Amino acid sequence: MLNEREQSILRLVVDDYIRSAEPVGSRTVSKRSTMQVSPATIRNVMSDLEEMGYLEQPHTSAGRIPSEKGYRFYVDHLMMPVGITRSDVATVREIFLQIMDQMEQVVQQTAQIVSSLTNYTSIVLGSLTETAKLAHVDVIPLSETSGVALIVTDSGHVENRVISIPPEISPAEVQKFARILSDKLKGTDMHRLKSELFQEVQRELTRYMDEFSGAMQLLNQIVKTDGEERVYLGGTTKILNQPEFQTVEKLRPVLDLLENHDTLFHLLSPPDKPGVRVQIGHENELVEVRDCSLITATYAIDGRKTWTIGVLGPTRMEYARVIGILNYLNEGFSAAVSRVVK
Amino acid sequence: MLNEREQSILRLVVDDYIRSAEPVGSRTVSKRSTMQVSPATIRNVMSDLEEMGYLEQPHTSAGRIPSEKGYRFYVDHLMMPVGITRSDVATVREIFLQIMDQMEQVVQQTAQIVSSLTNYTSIVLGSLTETAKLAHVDVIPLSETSGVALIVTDSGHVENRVISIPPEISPAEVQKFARILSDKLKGTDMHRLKSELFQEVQRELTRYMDEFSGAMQLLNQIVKTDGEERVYLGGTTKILNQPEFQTVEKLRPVLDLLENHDTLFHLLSPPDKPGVRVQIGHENELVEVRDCSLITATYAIDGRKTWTIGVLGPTRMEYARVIGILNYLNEGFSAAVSRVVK
DNA sequence: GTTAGCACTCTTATGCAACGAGTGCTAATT
DNA sequence: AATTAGCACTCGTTGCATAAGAGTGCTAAC
Repeated sequence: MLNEREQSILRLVVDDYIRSAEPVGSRTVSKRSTMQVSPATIRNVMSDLEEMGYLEQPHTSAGRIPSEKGYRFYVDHLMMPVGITRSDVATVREIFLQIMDQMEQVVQQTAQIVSSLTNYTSIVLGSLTETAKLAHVDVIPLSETSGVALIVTDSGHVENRVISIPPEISPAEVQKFARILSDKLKGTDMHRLKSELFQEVQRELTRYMDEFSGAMQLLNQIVKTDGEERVYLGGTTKILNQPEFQTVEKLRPVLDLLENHDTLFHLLSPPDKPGVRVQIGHENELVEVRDCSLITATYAIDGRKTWTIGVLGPTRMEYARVIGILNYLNEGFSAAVSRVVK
Repeated sequence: MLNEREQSILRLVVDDYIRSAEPVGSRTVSKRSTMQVSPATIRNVMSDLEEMGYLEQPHTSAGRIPSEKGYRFYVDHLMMPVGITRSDVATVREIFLQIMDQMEQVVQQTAQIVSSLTNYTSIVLGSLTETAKLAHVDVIPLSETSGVALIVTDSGHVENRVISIPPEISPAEVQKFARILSDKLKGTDMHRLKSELFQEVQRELTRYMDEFSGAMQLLNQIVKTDGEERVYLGGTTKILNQPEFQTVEKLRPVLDLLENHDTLFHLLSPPDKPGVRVQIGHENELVEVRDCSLITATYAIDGRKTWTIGVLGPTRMEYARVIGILNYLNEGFSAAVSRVVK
């Protein structure tokens, strides 16, 4: 374990490097430190810290930079989540106070807010139908052979898709079918719906309308509406501000990743328990983000839905500040979401 | 006007520069040309072309590169839209042949296809409700004070939003109200709906249910669902492959632009008449894309909806190839869309 | 245990020369 | 009159050596 002075110096190095993105030398630390110690002493300590793996040297005569282990120690023991500033509060208030009358808008807006507060790229993932219940099923006929199938959940989420109607079924019958389905299934958990729907509904189906051979196919189409989870991005180009991403080779993997929503989804999804999680460099399995750190906060709202907000930046990231913001945001976010949901 | 040889040489320069991204020298042109002329002759002609503004010199002793005027002449007179290859056709077929059962998927997929065929960033804009007609209005109650308002157009597009229901109105009454609205307004043009709805519906409203003071407010909320136009992107990171965008300063304006969907929408929207339009460098008013060219193709489908596909690349763009692809795509795209709509 | 001093290392910046690609001009050729 | 060969000239690029600067590691002194 690190002693007092070692911790203090490690903290100074990490802070300074986060600010400047330049290797930190012993003289700088000596000047910044409140303890009155000479650069030479600092050098000895820094040498120890390097030996223990908390610091690294880009080359023999440069200053030190934090290793991933160093960042990890900093995040776990040294930093204090920074409270957000008065103006940050104002920004959040302002945006959340607008009536956001649609779930999607809340999520999208949140991505923007987080990105503009942190100056990093943000990724917001809403598990839209995780534990939502079915509220309504309907089919709106458009022509003799097509219609729009609608599934509304009790959280206000709507899924729709154009379906083709088998020629042996009339649009009116389809609507009747939808109505029965709606009454029967109202209140069912969405994920239960997906898993158990087939046996159950098939039985009902044959009871009410055994003449519809093509109906199962239709039903199948409706349920394929699988409450896809969506990923929202904010501030994609913030990464361009970071000195470590000034070359295209560094940039490409990150930008490619941001374009691939499936991978992003996978990246953000795991955490079961709510709270803030910090992944530094290689702690994340994705090679694309080996030079990045990812801070994710997962919020449970109403104890039912979970939301995950991710902030992606260089390993040299303002951990304290970002975590402070994510902590604060929890409140405003929950309020906005439950206002919409309720 | 340029004579035969000048045109031929201009074409060679543009072709070669598009391929190599390097200034083209007289010797190169001489070798590539079918005419048997010496580099010196070529130099004279290139010098003339430069004087006329079709070519430029980055510095005194480099080869020539096309000016925007040069690209313009090339696009207007010299190039032949390149037919797409057998494998391109296969790609398009394969993707369009999958059942794309939702409008949005068609558009999104198209963006991907265009980008992967052209190797440039693509922007697809669907004027979703341009001339669509209202097919159905509904309100699904979620609780005593909230519900989901749905508007379905005859093209199968669905708009939804969570609305709050005034306390003096019961959910059942809201549904009744929605049903009346739906019957009354079915078949109305969406844009007419927006502009004329208020006078007309207000009259109906008071006739059927003058007790609802808060109903207008509700209606207002529903109609605010304004069939927003969406922009879809494909291959955002393709721009990273271009040698002229290897520095962050060059990259930033373009990536920023791609993130700003409103501006993108504005960028693509103008053309009234269908067909392919080429904007080279400063021909576009947006400073962000002063180093880019934009090729847009606008398709009218069923004579009702219009779609715009844009391809964004460096001014040194494979105009002939991209235009060829966009021409071909028109067919597959129209077919896929009308299959969904019908 | 701490500090001062100094040699050493490594990176970055700078200047300079050599090189090469390509032009422009002139004179010769067709 | 148009074309071409030849040649001097320009300008950017590359390679290399040198200088400067930042920072370390080590030793000896405090």
